[in-house]
Amino acid sequence: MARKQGSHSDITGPRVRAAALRLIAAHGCAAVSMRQIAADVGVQVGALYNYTPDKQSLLFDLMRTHMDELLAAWAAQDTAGNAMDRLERFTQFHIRFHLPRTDQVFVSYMELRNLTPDNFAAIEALRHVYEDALQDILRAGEAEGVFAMADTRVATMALIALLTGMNNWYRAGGRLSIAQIEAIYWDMVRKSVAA
Amino acid sequence: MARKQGSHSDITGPRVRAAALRLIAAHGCAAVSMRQIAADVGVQVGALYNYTPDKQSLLFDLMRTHMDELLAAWAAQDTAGNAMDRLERFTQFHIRFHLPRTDQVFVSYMELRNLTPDNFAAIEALRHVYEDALQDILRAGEAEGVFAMADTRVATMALIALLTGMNNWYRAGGRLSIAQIEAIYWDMVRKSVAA
DNA sequence: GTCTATAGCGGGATAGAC
DNA sequence: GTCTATCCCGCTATAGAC
Repeated sequence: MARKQGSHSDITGPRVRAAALRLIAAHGCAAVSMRQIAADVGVQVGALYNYTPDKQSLLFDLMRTHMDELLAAWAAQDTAGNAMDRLERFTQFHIRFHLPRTDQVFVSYMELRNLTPDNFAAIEALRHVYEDALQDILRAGEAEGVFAMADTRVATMALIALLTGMNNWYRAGGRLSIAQIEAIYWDMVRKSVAA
Repeated sequence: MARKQGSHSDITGPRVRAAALRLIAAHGCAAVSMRQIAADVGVQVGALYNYTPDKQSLLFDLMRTHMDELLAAWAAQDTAGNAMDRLERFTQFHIRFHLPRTDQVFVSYMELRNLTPDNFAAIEALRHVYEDALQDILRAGEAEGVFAMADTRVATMALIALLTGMNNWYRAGGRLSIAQIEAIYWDMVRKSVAA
């Protein structure tokens, strides 16, 4: 795969990000060298710097892209309706979006510590937008009288943790289909906030 | 705090582990140098190697100690009884044990990637013992007819993720007391697996 | 048990040729 | 756009003095 010379800018950029994502998810940002990323792509280390000014920017780019895609996908999915239906849609959306993105989820959570303060604040702001989307649904359900929680904010965090936890055990090709996983989690989510 | 000479072995050992735990939780194992740990303790880097053969062993020691303490504490807490009572005790225990150990929880989860294969297997085995303790309670509740889950194994993982998620937002001195947090989570746990 | 000093290595990032 | 070569730095771990 290694090339000696030549220009391949249109494909190298995405390959750099893909390699960085996979390696950082596997070993952690601080444990992965730019040389390793370059070797995985099949270029020399100097070539990476055509695509990122430094390692920090590369990490931040991966995390911001993930959050942007998450929020855009949810914005396209959320619609009006009663709170129960919206919560079911959120549950299904969260599972379908995150299940095929184990590396992105892992990196976006585990590497927050390695962001500069400014970059950290930017990612946290995007994360809060997503949390607020769920919290709005829960509050609407309380108003409708279909949900009852001892604390809505804690319930929001708890549900996201519950759902995202599936990335700890899910492996593609396992005994459960995506539809089964959705059904299992929806049963728990629905009951946990039931009035 | 820095000392020039002298012997302080009885207190330096715990201080090394405490500094390593705090710094690794804050920045990640790969991002923390032995020099930083030594500086935090107030010794020179060479002195650390009186307490650990290498960095990997230091990390493993932190994680194994945490898991050993967790399993010992739960073994002392679990008693016979009906499944509902046992689940409530588990929920309360999990919260009370983990809330004051944010660094340990963080490290034990985030640094699994940085363990050697043998060390990883050892920690995973201990983690499975804890998961199985909860799963036993859920199965007992199914047999009693008080719990109903679409999938008991997934429910086990989901409940642990739900509960452990509190470490993502809890800060000492916040608006909620430990008793309130226990009540909030117990309400969700109880309902989520209710028959 | 701790110190100082250092070996040996690998890291991020850059310069200039092609 | 990529390569090769390199600068400069910090890392883990060890050796030997006190």
